[in-house]
Amino acid sequence: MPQIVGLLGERIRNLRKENNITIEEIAFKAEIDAQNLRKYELGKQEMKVGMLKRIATAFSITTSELLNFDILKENEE
Amino acid sequence: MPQIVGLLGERIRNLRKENNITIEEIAFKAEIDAQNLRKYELGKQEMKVGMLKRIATAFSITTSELLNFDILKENEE
DNA sequence: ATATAACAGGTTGTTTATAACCTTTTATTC
DNA sequence: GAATAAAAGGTTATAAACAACCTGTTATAT
Repeated sequence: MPQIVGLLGERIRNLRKENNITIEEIAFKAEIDAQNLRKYELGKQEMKVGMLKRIATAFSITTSELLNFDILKENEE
Repeated sequence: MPQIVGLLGERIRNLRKENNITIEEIAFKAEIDAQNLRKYELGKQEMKVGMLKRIATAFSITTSELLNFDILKENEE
């Protein structure tokens, strides 16, 4: 599982906690399955970009902002 | 196919043209299949976020920058 | 201590991404 | 016009995303 999957999961969970909402609630807003959203947060399932967009929209942010944790690494392995 | 797939495809193609490289070349750098990259550019296949990261890295940018075309829409249908 | 809410772990059928193959078409170079 | 490069269109076996189901665990409220 690519590293970015876990980092994105943490980002989504942090956003959710900051907004004081449950997995069920944000999954409903994003019109996605709550069980899958849980797996995304835990880094246990990789999502497609369509899902990325829906989750970002549910948080009222862009996909770019949702991925703002991403950085360029020197000397990529 | 979600709208963002087509927009992302255009973004990738524009980046590639700006850098004056072929589909084969950037696919090699990203360590992905050239045929699949072509489909992404044409908006004919939806990619996972792991692929997004690899493509962004191949262009020496972050995934956030790769998705900077994304905007928040008012009154989402 | 009990009940409920929220979260976590696991599974399954269907659809689709991925790696990889091939042929055809278009663009570029000479 | 011919040869080559680049792009486009199509296909397939395998793995995994997705929707959805279920049971178990932890946190919270009373």
